[in-house]
Amino acid sequence: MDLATPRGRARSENSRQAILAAAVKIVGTDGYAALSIERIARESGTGKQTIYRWWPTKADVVMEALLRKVELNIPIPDTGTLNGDLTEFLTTTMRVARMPHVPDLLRALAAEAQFDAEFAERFRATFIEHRRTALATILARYRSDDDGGIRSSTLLDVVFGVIWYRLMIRPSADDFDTLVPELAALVGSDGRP
Amino acid sequence: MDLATPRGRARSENSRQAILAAAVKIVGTDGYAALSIERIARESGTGKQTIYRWWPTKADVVMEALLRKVELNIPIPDTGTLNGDLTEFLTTTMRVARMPHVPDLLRALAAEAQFDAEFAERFRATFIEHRRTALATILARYRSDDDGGIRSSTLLDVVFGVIWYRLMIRPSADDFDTLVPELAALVGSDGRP
Amino acid sequence: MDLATPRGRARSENSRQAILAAAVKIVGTDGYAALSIERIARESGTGKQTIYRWWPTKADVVMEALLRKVELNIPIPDTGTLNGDLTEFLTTTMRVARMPHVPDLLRALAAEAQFDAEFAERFRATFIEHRRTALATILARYRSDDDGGIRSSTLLDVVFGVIWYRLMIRPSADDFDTLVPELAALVGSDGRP
Amino acid sequence: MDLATPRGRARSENSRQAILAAAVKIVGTDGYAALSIERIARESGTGKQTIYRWWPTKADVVMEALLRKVELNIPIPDTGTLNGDLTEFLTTTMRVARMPHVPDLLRALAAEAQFDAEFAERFRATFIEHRRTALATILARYRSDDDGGIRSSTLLDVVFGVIWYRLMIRPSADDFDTLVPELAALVGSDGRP
DNA sequence: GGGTAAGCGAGACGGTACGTCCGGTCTTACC
DNA sequence: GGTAAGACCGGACGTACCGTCTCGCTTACCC
Repeated sequence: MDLATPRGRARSENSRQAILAAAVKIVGTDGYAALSIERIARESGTGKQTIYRWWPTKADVVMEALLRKVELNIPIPDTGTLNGDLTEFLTTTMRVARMPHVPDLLRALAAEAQFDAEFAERFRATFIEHRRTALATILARYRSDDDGGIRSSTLLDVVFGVIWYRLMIRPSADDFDTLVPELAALVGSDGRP
Repeated sequence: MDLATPRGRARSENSRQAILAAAVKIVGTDGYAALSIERIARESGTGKQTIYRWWPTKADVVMEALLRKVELNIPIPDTGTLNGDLTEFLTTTMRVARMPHVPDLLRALAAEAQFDAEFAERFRATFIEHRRTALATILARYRSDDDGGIRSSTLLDVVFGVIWYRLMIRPSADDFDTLVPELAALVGSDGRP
Repeated sequence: MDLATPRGRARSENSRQAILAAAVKIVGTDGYAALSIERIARESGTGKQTIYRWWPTKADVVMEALLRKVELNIPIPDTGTLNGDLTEFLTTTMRVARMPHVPDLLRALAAEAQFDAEFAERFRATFIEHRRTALATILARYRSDDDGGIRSSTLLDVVFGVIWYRLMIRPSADDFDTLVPELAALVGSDGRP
Repeated sequence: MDLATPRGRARSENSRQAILAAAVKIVGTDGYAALSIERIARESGTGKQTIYRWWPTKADVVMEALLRKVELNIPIPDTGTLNGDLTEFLTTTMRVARMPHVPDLLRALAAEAQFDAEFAERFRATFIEHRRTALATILARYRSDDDGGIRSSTLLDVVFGVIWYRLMIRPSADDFDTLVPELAALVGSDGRP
């Protein structure tokens, strides 16, 4: 079964790139608050309509730009121990989350999601659930769902909660790296003897 | 020692109330995204200048409105056990955080803080550090700073991280209440036998 | 030789007409002092930006509206005598200047020109010099430049001065029509035997 | 019969002077368009209410300031000839009208009068009719009311019309001084042999 | 290779909100 | 009761963007 062949002029890959590049540049230079569709069009040399044709909101433009920078299909580690898997998972996560521009883009997208429920859904489906599922898989290998009275889903919230908290609520001087063994210890030995 | 006598007409308490009420009403009805200084002025029957005179941004208006609803000066519990103190602290926190409108207002303020660094500072100083200090006081009673390899500051981030995560990133069907004993267990017995 | 092809959506003739009509209506109803760009936009059903895009000030809107009412390209009379030409010129001038709304619009524009030097220049170039040149042409046919010690340019100032004076400074009960033979006599026989 | 002694604090002559001085300074520096009651109050160190208490509009403030500069009670010349009287009257008029700041203030007041009918009445009564009556007195000595088919009132309009025209409509490079003999000739020998 | 359908840059459109200025009024404490 | 100070409601300013629309052009597939 083949889909209908598209008719008319094909989408311009040039414009797509230019739009994503302009969005990243604007956010990097002046911050997400300075981002507007109008300015993306201006600085990318495209028309506003072209942007509206392919992305519903400026946040979606930024999200696509971010997706080009980070690779979501990270293999799930399997070292044989919970602590080992956790450490590897968290190390990888931290490395990605601290790439240039990435923390700012993540913060902006999460903030935008507070104002736009439809974007929030796309944001969650694209970013949040993906990594969450990976960590859930790891946990399921070593613990039952409410080992020690703590559900695995709560542990997932703990892990990602700390990370997002330090991104959005309380940018901390504390080194992100020391967080890895701490979280591994906390989650890897949750109140058990 | 006397302060300078105020000169000119006094600030109108009527207008203040009307502005805060209108802001809450708009956010409650149409969401924070629909909030604008212009609309607050229109619906409160005041002039824009009156708003700008007393609040630097619309987020500050909302923050003051929120402060009227929630009482930040909650006494720090002292039950004699870490688990008891934690349970009481968390129960109180959850109760406040789940009052009508409060979660939405908190989400909006935290989001706005991502776009406006100066507001972020005020938001943190007013909301975040206050409760954080209370919980830090509790923890300091029962544990040294890096008991079991986990710093107290990390535990604080864990506790508040989970809460903010469930507010902003992944509004969860999971009952907030079951979270209290889980967090108490996790933090109250951090990897110790 | 071809001019640059216009790009983008064409200017809306509908909006243009609506804006000019609204401006005339507001001035006619409530006077020029009640005119604002905001109100023109409101009453014409257009956006403010559309007005600002095409006219630098509200006075320019009014001037264009006035230009639609009055025809500036009036043929210069040539009856064979100075007195005849003057009479015809003045009669035509008076007729135009006394059309409905026209005196009020002229007064407002001349007043605005006192506050805005750039508009003053446009106003002069559009309205003042045009008729002045016509009358200068007539005078040049019959008199040398300082016949009887009075320069032609002074005579021009006399003729238009009286008219503007009666419009702006001293709205007079005196009939404008009796002014025509008087000015014709005064200018047509300036101190000569 | 005696008027009631005023009760309470007397009007502050200090404030009056400061207000008039500030108004002149603002108009002189930034032009009449930059004048506002608010700014007069600010720069004169007075309260807005004090200004509103004593002057109905900012134009009236300016008019009072102007009256302090120019002396309206100029004696009517009487040289024995029409031409002599005219020459002296016009010379005096021109001298006053060309004092520093005076032309600008006159233009601004005449312009404001176009927008505010009540001020227009005060402006006319104060400035216009005074000098006009003086010139009318002179003319009445030497000519009947419609000598040569030209009414004296028209001649008055001619004289003042030229002056205002050169002030407001067509600021002319032509020297004002050469205007005096020209007007004297024109008016002093109106079409008579 | 001509017809047709979409995408494209450009830019005008009706709107909404911004943050500021000023108008004219009211209120306060002082003199 | 006048005065300086200054807050109040209202309304306009000129600008920036929103999301839509309309141009004339380009590009690509189709017959």
